[in-house]
Amino acid sequence: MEREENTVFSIDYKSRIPLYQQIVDNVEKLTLRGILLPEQQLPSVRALAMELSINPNTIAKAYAELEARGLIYSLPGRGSFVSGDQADLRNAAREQLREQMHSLRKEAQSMGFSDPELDELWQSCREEAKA
Amino acid sequence: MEREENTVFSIDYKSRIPLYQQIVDNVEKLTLRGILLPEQQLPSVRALAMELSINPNTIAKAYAELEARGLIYSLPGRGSFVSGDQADLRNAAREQLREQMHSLRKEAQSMGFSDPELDELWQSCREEAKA
DNA sequence: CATAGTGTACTATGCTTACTAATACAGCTA
DNA sequence: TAGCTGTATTAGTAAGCATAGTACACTATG
Repeated sequence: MEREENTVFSIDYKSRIPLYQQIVDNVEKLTLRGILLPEQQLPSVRALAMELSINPNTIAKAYAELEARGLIYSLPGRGSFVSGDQADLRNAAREQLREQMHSLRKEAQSMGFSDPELDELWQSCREEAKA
Repeated sequence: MEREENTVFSIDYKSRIPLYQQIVDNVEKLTLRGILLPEQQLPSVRALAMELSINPNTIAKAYAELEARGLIYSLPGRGSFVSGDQADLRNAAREQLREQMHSLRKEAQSMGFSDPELDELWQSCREEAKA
């Protein structure tokens, strides 16, 4: 009489965000926050599919993207596991954030906003984002 | 022998960005930078469609979105014109930027990044975005 | 009044892409 | 052998984009 409550994953079936993307985001955040530890085995494609009541292919697609990003690695016949170096994962995420900030700045500049103006906006978001 | 070079618009037909979206972006930047002035008349739906060799419906869709955002207003039988208050347009753009910054911060926080860490990243983008 | 130009609305079609599903295949391990 | 893994292939569904054609109502011009 086991209760498999592996549900650390929060999925919104009514969201416009694709299911596989939500899986990816979940795993990414869980690894970066240290909830999922290096070398830890992830739920199998079929098991997680059953648990979340979605198609195994959707999980497989999510795992494939996670593997492409280097966050996990998969061994056919064995399973899928969190990648080893947590510091590397964090650095990769940092670079990704930098890219997004860079794009935002560049677009803002093309609209004629100055650097000090943007910095002020950035700071004004600081307290607001606590919620 | 007139040469109608109204082409302040830069359109990339091979881009994945929808044509109508490129029109919107063009008008937005041109108004915010003061190239297009308040009350100035925009090229007609059909004229711009001819000039850019795209369908009039695509231009109409772009103008409709621009009107919904309040950047322009259209008078059936007259034409389409840049909205009056440039300061308002700029403030609207500012708020939109704030929204994007807010989202970025919130997502970064959910990945376990601290405020000082994010500020440092933000500053590091400052010189990089000059190009 | 007639004409031409304006924005707008509507339907239909082709095309591409993204997402999800169904099925089958191949490897590992007890 | 049996049952679990990940993976590959194919197909169906939906949505977005652009085009085309047609029609309507309004406005300015002559």
